[in-house]
Amino acid sequence: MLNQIDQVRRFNRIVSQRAGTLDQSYLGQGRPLGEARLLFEVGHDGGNARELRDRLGLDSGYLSRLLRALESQGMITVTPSEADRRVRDVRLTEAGRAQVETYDRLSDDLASSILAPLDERQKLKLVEAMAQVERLYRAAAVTVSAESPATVDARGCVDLYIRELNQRFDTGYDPDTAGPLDDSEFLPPDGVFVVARLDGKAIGCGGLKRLDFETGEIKRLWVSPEARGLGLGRRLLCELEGLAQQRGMAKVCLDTNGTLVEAQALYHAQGYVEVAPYNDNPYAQHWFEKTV
Amino acid sequence: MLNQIDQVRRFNRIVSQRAGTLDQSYLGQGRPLGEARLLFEVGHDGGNARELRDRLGLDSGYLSRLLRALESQGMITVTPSEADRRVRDVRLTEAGRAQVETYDRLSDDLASSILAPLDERQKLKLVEAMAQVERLYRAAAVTVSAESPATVDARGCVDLYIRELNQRFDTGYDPDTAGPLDDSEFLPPDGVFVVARLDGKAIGCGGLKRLDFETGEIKRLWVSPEARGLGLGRRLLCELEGLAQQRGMAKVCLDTNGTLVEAQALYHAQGYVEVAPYNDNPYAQHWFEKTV
DNA sequence: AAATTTACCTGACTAAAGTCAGATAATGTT
DNA sequence: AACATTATCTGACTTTAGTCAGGTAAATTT
Repeated sequence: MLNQIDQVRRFNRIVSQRAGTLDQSYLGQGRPLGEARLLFEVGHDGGNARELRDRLGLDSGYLSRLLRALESQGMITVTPSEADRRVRDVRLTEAGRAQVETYDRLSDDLASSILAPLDERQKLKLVEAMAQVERLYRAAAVTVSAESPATVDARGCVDLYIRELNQRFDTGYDPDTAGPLDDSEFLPPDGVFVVARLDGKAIGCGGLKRLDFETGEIKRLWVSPEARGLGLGRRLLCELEGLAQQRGMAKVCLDTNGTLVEAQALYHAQGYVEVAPYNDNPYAQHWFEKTV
Repeated sequence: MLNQIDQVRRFNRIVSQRAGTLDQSYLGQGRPLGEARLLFEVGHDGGNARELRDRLGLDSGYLSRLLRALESQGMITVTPSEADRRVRDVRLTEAGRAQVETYDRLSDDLASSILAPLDERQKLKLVEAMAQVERLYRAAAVTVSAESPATVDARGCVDLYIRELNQRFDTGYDPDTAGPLDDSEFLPPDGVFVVARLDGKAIGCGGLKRLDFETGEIKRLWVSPEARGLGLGRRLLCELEGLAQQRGMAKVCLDTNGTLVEAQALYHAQGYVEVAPYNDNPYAQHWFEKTV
């Protein structure tokens, strides 16, 4: 364990040395880092002052000044928004676009300079390892928290979940047939609903409801397609099992459709065993159970 | 190729976001980042003012002030060096050591916080990928340059090379028996000597000398044990082949001892074919040749 | 219509970071 | 011994980054 931490620290150190080089090549462009970062941000995701302020975490006064500096340099235009004339839309000028392209080229050059001394096999390996680190950093940045199934994010997840089932099931999927959509099942003290988020965006969910004194049922376990492969399904499942245990439940059960093969693989891997049907959900073809 | 560069850029972006977190946790310690970085550097690799200045890339006046600030806080002592009373040795005080330990703990915490949300398999994978990235970053940071075989670094490499042969050969190794140690063979225009460096330290070498009009011979190809596994042997070999080509040589040859199995594997992989003995080197058991 | 909130701007700050032109003392070179 | 070089220090800057307390105008709520 200590070795792992040491490795992470060494990694952080070496990698931020390199990242420092990047910053310095920005600075070399005769523009302070703050301005350069703002310009870069405007160039890539655009938006209004408010959004930029949030994304970069800047003080409103500071941002205002930076915007005016870039405006007087002819890099951006700042105009009141059509929809709400309090908010200011920020757009690149032609010159600004050229500048952002220069930054992009610098960034490319830095990337190339890292790859250049390596032979083909090494390049492939490095890029593969980088992708792996990136993926797992993303996985580590996911937060899972309990909240009401009625929040906007929770509803959004459930909607996407239903839409996906409808696409994947041979018969389509009508939530009403499966039983009444009753959010209150997932409310404390007996139930709970968890939402997974990455950078503030909801990317997965799961609900636990009480079937009887010693049994919980897990439902609506879903991970957004863009977040798959991060081990998030497993994490949500474990989280819900833990919450079931907290509620004094001795076992949890769940049902699933035959088309959801990856879900069934997950249940098996996590120690669930197939049991006889415990409900008459018309969409269910397999029923699982696990002692927690 | 473009995809590789994009991956490197995405990696840089995500990883430096994380590194930013590290900086901020330093800042939280009531000490400006510059001072904190300096203190950290003194704590881990110590040294005199000059070395610190080089490592951190600071202006001499700026460093001087930082040192005095830390001195007045009782974190470090700054004393003239015994050897050269112009240079100032910098050492941690007891309080300084405690402070550095606090930073270390923060750094550990950050590393843990990255690992914490992951399951065991993911942790292993992440640490493995980090080690891979680190290794290949080191490989990419190696520079290879031609220089006289008489420089301190070149001689140092050759000495280590000879010592290693002496250890590994069943018969031991006496350089004089193998032929006179004549540096001038490796001097332009006919010959050349290259030294590989990582962070300024010589970690490998190789020499090319002319045997006849169309033939070069590669000798003293060596990679420091600490730098093995970075593909450096291959890189040095390719470099020397290129230099042979520049000198109008049509082929290069080399000899080797049977105990150097990894060297022979390298020669085979790089397209060398075994040929009849072209010299009477008593230590040589295999002779190779390659058209360049 | 009045009160409140929101989005941004302005002026007046401070601290940190970094630069530059000498000055000083020890060391090396001729 | 004279001169040049090196390692560091000092004072006098500038720039960058960031904060804070109001202010204005548009939009929203009551």
